[in-house]
Amino acid sequence: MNKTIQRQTICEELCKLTSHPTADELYDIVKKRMPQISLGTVYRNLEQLAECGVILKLETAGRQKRFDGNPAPHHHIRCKVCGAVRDLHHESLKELDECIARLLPELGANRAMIEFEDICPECKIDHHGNK
Amino acid sequence: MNKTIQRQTICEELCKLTSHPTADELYDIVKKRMPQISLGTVYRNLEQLAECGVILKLETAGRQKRFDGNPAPHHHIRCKVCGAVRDLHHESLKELDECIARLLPELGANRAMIEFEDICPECKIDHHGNK
DNA sequence: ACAGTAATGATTATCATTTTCAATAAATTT
DNA sequence: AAATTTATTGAAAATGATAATCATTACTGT
Repeated sequence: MNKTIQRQTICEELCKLTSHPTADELYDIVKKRMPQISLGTVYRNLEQLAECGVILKLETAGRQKRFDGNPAPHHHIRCKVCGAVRDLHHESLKELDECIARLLPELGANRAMIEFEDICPECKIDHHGNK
Repeated sequence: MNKTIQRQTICEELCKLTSHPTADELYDIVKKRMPQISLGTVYRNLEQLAECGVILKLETAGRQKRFDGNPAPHHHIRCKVCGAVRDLHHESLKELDECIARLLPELGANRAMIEFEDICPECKIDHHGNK
């Protein structure tokens, strides 16, 4: 994998964010620094970076894919209204990880994908009047 | 929700299967009984039937959606090569369900989606020589 | 600096799904 | 049962996210 300015920039901008942007959201951000970059390049690079484990691809729940600059395994929660994804940091999740680790060999599975779902604070407000 | 022959047929054919077909797979099957049915009708009805809980919509993992005629909550495992989905029936999964039930309120989440992943027997064979 | 490989930007293609809309069918009212 | 209202259909086109193409440009190792 060659070093290119666009790959570097995409990676940098993603790592600045904790918002788990979609490819097109990140495209808009990167365009501010590189107005000539193309959407295809962003897709390609996100795919490659995820492939080699530098970033995380979040592709659950029949929605647009999102990307996470933090490749360390951790859990996510997605708002079922707006689709936004947030990181989960909670002691009790260790229990879950252990449970799954035990389960995988029993099921003959390679891995498990888990995604928690809620309605995020912003969307809850919008539901009750505002909008 | 009105009673229509197409809705009835779609539902019946889905319930005959344990293969969790995609909308277009089920379309091909239903077309044998109703050659004039349109793909849009299949999509629409699957969506509605899932909405009101008669069937299950499986929309994880950035792939085509699949549908399950059995609406009772149960776990699935998806082949990462061909995308086929099978039901999981395993005692130890109870433990997982309990763990998640405990976790949800702690996380302020409404629900969790879990999907196990493997390479199915058919695809394993294909990998080693054949095809 | 050069040859070979990989990546880019721009565009077009793909694929699953959704929407549109006039025609038809089901349900409800009279 | 006829009339009216409402929902659903088939066929087609539209959408939206992503992937593929391809000529041009940028890296990389020698």
